[in-house]
Amino acid sequence: MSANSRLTVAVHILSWMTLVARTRADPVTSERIALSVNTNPVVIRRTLGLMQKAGLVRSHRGANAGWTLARSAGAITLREVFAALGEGGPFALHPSPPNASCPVGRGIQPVLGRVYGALDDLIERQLSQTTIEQLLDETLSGTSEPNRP
Amino acid sequence: MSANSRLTVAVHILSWMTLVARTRADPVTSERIALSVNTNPVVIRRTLGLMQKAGLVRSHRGANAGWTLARSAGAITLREVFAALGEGGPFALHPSPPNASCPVGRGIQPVLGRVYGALDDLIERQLSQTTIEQLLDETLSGTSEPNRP
DNA sequence: CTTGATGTAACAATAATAGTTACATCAAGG
DNA sequence: CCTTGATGTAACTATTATTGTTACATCAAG
Repeated sequence: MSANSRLTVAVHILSWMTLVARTRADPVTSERIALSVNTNPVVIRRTLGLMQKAGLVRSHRGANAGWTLARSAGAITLREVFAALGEGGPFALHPSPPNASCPVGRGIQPVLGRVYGALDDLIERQLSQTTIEQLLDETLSGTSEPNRP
Repeated sequence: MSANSRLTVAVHILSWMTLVARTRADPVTSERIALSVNTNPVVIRRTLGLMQKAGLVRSHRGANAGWTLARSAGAITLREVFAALGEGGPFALHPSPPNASCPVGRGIQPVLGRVYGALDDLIERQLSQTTIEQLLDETLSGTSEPNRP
């Protein structure tokens, strides 16, 4: 599909910040995060900027600058992370509008729009089942256990 | 997201073929389908080729050539159409592998893989709820005037 | 005032998407 | 057997999305 890796990167960022925050409360820099994610710090800052607008993280400037979580990791669901990125759903309608003088071309878009909307709802509902904290704990345990108590 | 329109085009193709088949059993050409979808016939043939491999449609060559449904539209779900296109899920893992010397970088991919896998299952389950026939009937009920297909 | 990091803009490289041209291939029907 | 019209694909283009990169103004603590 058209899959991009932005949710992956965003979740990785928050998970790493959570892990670090368990031993130190200091802000972490985009450069250090980038070392774990293995990408450029600007990519990290772009994503952090979106998550800051969504109220998930805070930036700090001046000396000892960097980023901190705005909430506990147990209170951040993947749904909120996904929403912070401002992405649309996985399916698009026609690249150029279909033929309006055909009953199918005229009527199919609203119908497909509803189908795709239901899918988006479903995706959001599923993403809301997992928090960053759960995901980090699973990551650290290295086991294959399913999530959710 | 990088949403593409292939499922939309595929569903449009099958819906249009179903509508036409209600009055004539003859094969329809990619060129005629392209007029309704408003794109190039080759785009239509590419998608039809994938759906033929999946057993959803049949191609006919020689004189009076074209395409026909391989099954009744009530027996084709959106899930099968989607599967025929051979697309992956909406979310990708890291573009370049994360830092393996970090606990998060080392462990997050399998965990995210399971999260994304659960989403793919959910999407498939939802798509399996709708048939081409249902979708066409909804499409036609939304349009008022009958017109040439 | 120095310092180190944020916040953005601008650009580059790569890949995906959709559209297009061209043509060999096929099979029905004259 | 030859004409015909459409399939089936390869190859190419144009456009856009994605990711990565460079550069630099801005900020606030010390």
